[in-house]
Amino acid sequence: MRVSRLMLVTLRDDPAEAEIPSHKLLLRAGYIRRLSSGIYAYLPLLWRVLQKISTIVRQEMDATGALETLLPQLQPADLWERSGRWAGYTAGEGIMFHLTDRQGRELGLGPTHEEVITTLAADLLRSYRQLPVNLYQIQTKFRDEIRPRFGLMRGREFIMKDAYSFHGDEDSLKQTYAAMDQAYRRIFQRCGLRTVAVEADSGAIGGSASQEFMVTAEAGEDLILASADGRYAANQERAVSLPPEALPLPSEPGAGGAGAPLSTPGQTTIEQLCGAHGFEASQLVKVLLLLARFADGQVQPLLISLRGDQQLNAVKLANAVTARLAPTHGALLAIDPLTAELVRSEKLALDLSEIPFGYIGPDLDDAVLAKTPEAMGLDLSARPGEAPGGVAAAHPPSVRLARSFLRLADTTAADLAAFVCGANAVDRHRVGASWTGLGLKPEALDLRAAQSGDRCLHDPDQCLQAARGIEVGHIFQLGRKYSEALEARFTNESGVDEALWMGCYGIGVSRLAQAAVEQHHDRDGICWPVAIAPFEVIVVIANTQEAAQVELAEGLYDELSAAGIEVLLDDRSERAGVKFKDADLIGIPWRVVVGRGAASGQVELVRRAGSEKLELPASSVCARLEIEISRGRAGMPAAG
RNA sequence: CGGGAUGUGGCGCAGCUUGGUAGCGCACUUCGUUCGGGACGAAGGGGCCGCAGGUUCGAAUCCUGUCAUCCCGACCA
Repeated sequence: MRVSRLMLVTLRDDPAEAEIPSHKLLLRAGYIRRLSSGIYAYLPLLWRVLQKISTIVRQEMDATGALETLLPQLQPADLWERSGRWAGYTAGEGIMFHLTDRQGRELGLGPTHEEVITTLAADLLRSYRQLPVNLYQIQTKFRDEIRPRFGLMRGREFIMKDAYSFHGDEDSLKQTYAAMDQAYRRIFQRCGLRTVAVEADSGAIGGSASQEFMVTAEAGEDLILASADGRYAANQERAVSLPPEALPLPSEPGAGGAGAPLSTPGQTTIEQLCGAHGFEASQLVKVLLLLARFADGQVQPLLISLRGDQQLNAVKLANAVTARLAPTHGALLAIDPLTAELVRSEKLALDLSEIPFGYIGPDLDDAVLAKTPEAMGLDLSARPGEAPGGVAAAHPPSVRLARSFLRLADTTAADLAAFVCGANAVDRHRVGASWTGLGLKPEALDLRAAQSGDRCLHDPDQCLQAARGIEVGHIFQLGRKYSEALEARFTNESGVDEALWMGCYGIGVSRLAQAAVEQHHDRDGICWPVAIAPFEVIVVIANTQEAAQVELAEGLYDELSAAGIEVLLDDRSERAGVKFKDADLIGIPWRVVVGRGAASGQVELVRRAGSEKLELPASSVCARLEIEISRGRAGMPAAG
């Protein structure tokens, strides 16, 4: 391909819309254009990159015996209602674009394909003899992200490889899961990426075991916690660790353990309490009041106790709440802090004015939830779930507010023998309280956020270290959640029907391309790994007015092309400097400069990712590059 | 959705405070000189100043509304 025919438009200045290096570079180098927030055109150069990534993904998936397929993107709502995900994916902060067809039927634009594939499996898979099966596709996904960001990193339309496996038993699922783990490692290695595999939360997809593959980069949206010995790595959402030891209170719980009263005027924060009375944060129990909302309209107040020095992990909390209440109330839609503003916006019959925020203890009486705001003159006839204008939403849930707290305590708080906590009265705390003394038997579970510096569970001598990562792949063991909901069953060896075991495996193809740029760039531009570069070599004619240069370069271009090397010829009548700058910016791994030495058959070979330049006869360039590029295509670093 | 910022030729920006008929750099076109790290000179083309309404003799500039984009949180490949 000739650069003069490439529609190459490069920019000198960073576009104002881009924040992180990879986004700026993809825009500047002419790889992408934004059409709307989170919606991008993949220009010809990027399309070549995406095709190369796809090819690697296909080769590695096919090698495991997976079958490529292509599934519908328009998906009927009833499919999602059967799996129980329609409400969660469309209402509230749901991410599914949805629409109504001319018959009045609702459809969703596929954000993921569990429902479709499971329906197909239910139709096609009847016998254990057909199992296991692993189906995959590479196609555009649609997600109405709450906040699209950073170009291709979080788009509303993006390219994904998703795979779904079906099994007769859990062992078979685990085997395929392990095979996918290995395939993913090969895929990322071949793409030239440094990745780390981390334990992950399985989120809205559901299921048990799950692992994410992170491209380590400063701009990553995820926080990774890993031990130095490499034996433990997890997304912070999921990470577990040993908490720092609590400092025991000097005085053991007093009679009854209800705690001695302490006057704490205006001291509503941990810092203020510790500052005023010399406590350690680990001697305190802090209480968070939250509100969980469910698909069926249930609104459940939560009372969460944490040790004063610990932070809440919202994902762990959401999982705990889902496990307890989703079976009766459907999908958990949101958990928000219980504030007057929320009560107002949700039009809840709740009066918070009696709750002593800043002085709450774990034993806060459920009676505070009984107060209705009649005195406040609120109009309670209006219900959430109705669209503005009085038009009823498709499935208006009638809001029901639970009048007692779901009380959960993090283990670090539950383990305290004696602690300081709020006295449920303004300007009052209590010292030396105990759980039994307060008449509570809290449900203790892990709700705390692991932090950098925490000791590891597998080896207390190891500490967790933090790094940022871009999630490019995620594999899950789904179990039988979807097959049971959608009745995907098969007949086993004993002639008995049972639900299929499932796994699912995703790679963000377009995100991977940008992550590669994030990891491989310098101040002059992109430095693509050879395996996914849009072209492998660029031949630059330093001066197109010199016939000798043109002739030599054209010959080289033909020779390299004939050798199966993907080569660009910069034949533009620009000055050499412009062409060098552009070659650096677009990041072609190898550059051959045909310039002053052309008359004597000498050219210059430059590796983009390095600084070394090599003068050599044009006649030996092709052989040399064939060696280098075959290494690069395999994902190996250059020989140098 | 809440909080913050910004909308002026393709890109980056100034002009707005104190209203007076739109400007700079890059890019683009033509000519000339240059020609190995984003050249120089000359000439030229291109702008509903996001959109709508208002104030005014007069609005890019002041007021109101609205839309879009970006950043910080919930979402996730």
